[in-house]
Amino acid sequence: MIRSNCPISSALDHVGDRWSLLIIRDIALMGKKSYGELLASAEGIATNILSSRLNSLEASGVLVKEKDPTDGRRHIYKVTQAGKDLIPILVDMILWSAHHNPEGLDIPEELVKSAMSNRDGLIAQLQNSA
Amino acid sequence: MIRSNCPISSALDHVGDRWSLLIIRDIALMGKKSYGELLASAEGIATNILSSRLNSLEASGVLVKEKDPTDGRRHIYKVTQAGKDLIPILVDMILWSAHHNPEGLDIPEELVKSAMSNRDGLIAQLQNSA
DNA sequence: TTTATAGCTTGCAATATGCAAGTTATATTT
DNA sequence: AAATATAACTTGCATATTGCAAGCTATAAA
Repeated sequence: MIRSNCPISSALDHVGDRWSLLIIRDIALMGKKSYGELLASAEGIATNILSSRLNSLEASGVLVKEKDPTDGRRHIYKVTQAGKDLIPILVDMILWSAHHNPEGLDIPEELVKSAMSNRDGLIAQLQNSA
Repeated sequence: MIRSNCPISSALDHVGDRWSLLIIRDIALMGKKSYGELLASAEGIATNILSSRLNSLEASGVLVKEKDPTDGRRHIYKVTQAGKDLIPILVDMILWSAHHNPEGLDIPEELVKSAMSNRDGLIAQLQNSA
């Protein structure tokens, strides 16, 4: 599964598919916690793919799965520090889309302004609330 | 092909597969210019996938294809400004791998230091030489 | 004018994804 | 306690994407 010893290639081996970073977005930025909430994302991930990605992201160490103490059926997914450290990539993607493909997208203007004027502060804020 | 109007999802619709960002890396950071040079990357992309990705990246506006004036058989691929603006994502991936999965990877230490102490300067430098 | 090189395209097998249905464990309602 | 509902999966199968090998076309070099 490892393709080379390039750090970019390695990062892509962990999160370089069409779904992993959307799952990280939903947990780290959107505050989602459970399988059911993740399943309800606007992009419409299939159940088997969600299950498969949650397992591989856990194996990669970017998220952890815990039992929900208030409901034994439910699990709680949390990003680890490695998961929070993917947030800069997500912020860069928001900025890239805002600059180069903004048509038809929902991009909070204040988020873009904040990212451009004080990127480090925004990232720290997002990482602390994740 | 568009999955939602989230800017992160949109960016992933353009470059969120296992190969596109490696092609951008090779052109923007490694100085590769031709199909043959790209084909020779350490990750071993297949010819049909390389061809398909070059077309979709051109359609996305992150690179352009020109005829090589010195050899009529050869084409020259260049990143556009939109392509150069993906470099921050690549730098973030290098940093993420350096922090969380450095084992067995080839990561120039000075690059990591530079990215940590003066990220904006490093990115500007990489974008200017791309 | 033959041979080599660059950049593809095509065919087919292998792998990954998407959708629907089924399964298990726990919780809630009656 | 029994029946129903919910959460989180797993499985089977159809479709789509990828990987590999071979072939093709245009240009260049010998």
